[in-house]
Amino acid sequence: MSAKTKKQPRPKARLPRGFTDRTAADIRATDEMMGRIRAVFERYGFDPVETPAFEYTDALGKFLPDQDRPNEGVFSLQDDDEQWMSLRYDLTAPLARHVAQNINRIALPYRTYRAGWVFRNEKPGPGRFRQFMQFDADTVGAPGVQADAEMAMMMADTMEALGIKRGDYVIRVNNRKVLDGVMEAIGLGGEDNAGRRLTVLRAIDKLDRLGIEGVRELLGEGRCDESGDFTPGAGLDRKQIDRILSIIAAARIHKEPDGSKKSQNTVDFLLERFSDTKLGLEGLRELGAIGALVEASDYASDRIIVDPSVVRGLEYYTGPVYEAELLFDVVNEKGETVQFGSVGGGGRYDGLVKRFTGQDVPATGFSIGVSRLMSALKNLGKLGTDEVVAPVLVTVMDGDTEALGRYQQMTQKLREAGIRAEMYQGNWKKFGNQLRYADRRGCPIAIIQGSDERAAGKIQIKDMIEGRKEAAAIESNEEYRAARPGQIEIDQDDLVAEVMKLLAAQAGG
RNA sequence: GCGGGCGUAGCUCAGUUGGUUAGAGCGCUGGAUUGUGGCUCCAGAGGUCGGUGGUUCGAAUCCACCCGCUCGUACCA
Repeated sequence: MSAKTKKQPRPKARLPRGFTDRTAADIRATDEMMGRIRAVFERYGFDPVETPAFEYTDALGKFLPDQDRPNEGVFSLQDDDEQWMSLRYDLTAPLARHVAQNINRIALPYRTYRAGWVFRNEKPGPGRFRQFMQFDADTVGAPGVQADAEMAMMMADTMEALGIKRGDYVIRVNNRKVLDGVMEAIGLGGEDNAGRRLTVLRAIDKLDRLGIEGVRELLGEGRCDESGDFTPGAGLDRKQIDRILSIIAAARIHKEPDGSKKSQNTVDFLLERFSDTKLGLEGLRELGAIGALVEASDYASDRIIVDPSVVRGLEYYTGPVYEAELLFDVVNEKGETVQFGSVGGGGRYDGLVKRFTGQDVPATGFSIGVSRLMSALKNLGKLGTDEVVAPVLVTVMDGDTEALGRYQQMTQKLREAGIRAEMYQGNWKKFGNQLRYADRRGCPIAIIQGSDERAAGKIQIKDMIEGRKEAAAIESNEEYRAARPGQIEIDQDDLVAEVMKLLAAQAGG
C-alpha cells in the first residue's frame, strides 16, 4: 500500500476557541438592539463613522513591532511589506487615529458613534469571547465635564431604550484623578511607583468579585486563591490600605436612599477627607460638577451616581470614568445565577489624539458591550419574543421540469404578495420528508398539489399548526396517514388570498 | 502563566484482570408502509480510540512526554 491510498485525516469541524457562530435569532436580536441604541445616539446629535477592522499596530498602542509578535492581547500579522497590522481591540484607538488623520476636515467638537467587531487575543471564558461587538459614542474636542455628564445621561437613556427599567441598572461615575490623588498622598506618587499604582487599581477593580477583604489582601501582602495560587499584593502598610479602602467604601456609606442628594453627599464626604492633593481636589470638583449637571436634568440618585470604586480601563483614561451596571440577576442556560455587572463603560481620554498630532484634543466616550448586553436581555426576555414567521413551503409532488415550473410559479406568486415562501429543494420523492422538513423548520403552511388536484384545478393548503393539534389524537399509522389533518382544498386561483387569510388567522390566534 | 478535571463516531457514552474484524443510543442518508409531520421496520454512511514514543507475543486499556478541551486563578492597553 502506497501513501496515496492511505486515507487522509479529515479536518475537524470546530471553532477556534473564544469565537462563536451566530444563529438567526441572535442576529435578529442584535439588529433590533443596535437599532434602538442608534436611535438614542442619533437623537443626541451623534453621527456615524466607521473604521476598518485592521490598523497598523503602532496606531493602536504602545508596541514595538520587532518581535515575533508585537504584543499579546491583540491579533497581529505582518503585511507583505513587512509592516505589522493588528485587529482592533476596541473602537476608541482607531477613532483617535481617524480624528488625528482628518483633523483639518473635522469640525470639533466631533460627536460620533459606531458599532463593530473587536478582537482580543486573550483566554476566553463563559460570556467572554475573543471577538465581540461594541457600540461606541464619543465626543472629541470637548474639554468640559458637561461632555462627560452628557455621556452618562446618554448611557442611561440607552439602557431604558433597551427595555431595562429604571432601578434595574445604574451608571456609576468616578474620576481617575481622585484615586491618583489618594495614591499620591500615601506616598505612591512619581514614576518609581507606577507599577504599584497599577497593582492598587487592579486590586480595587476586583472589589465586586473578591469583596472588601479580598481587596485588603491584594493591597497588602497578597492573596492565596482556592486553587492554591498566590497573587502578590501591592505591599502597602495598614495605614495606607485603610486610606484606600475608606475612599472606595464611601459610595457604600452613602447608599441610604435619601433621594437626589446622594452623589453630592458622597462628593462632600470625600472633599472633607481627601482634598489633601491638588489632583484629588480637582477630581472631586469635577465629580461634583457632573453630579450637579445630571441632577439638573433629573438623572441623579436613581440613574447616575458617584462611586469612588469604579476604576475602568486603566491605561488611557485621564479623568472622569463611568460604567453601566445591571442590578438584576440573570439565570443562564445551565440554570446558574450570573451577575452580569458591567455592560458598558467609558471615560475621558485626553491624551489619545495627542499621540498622533502633538496637539491637545480632549475627548470622552463610552462603549457598550453589545454581545454581553444581548445575552442579558435575552435571558430577561426583552428580546426575541416576536419571532420571524418561517416561510410557507410549496411541496413538490412531481419532479419533472414542467411540474417544477408550476411549483416555482406558485412560490413566486406568494413572494410577489409579500409572503415568505420557498419551494422544497430536497429529495422530492419522499413526500413525508417534505412535511417533516416543514414541521422542523416551523413552516406555518404547506402548499400541496399533486396530479389529482391539478386535474381539478385545486390546491391543498395545510395548516401545519392546526394539523399538529389534530394529529396528536391519532394513534394508528394507517389513520394517521389518511387523515390529512389541518388540510383544506381550495381553487388554485385563490392560492395567494387563501394563504394570506390563513396566515392572518394564525397570527391572530 | 499556575493548579484541578477530562480526551473512544456529528452528539451522549459503553468497552471485562491488556486478547482477534472497537460497540450502543440519538442524529444523518437511502428504502418499505398508494400522496402527509408522529410511530414502526430494513439497509447504509460515519472512528489515525487526541498525538508521539515505550512496556508486551498482543495496547482504546499500562507507563512517559506532548497537544487539546474545561473549571478556578492571574493577565486583559
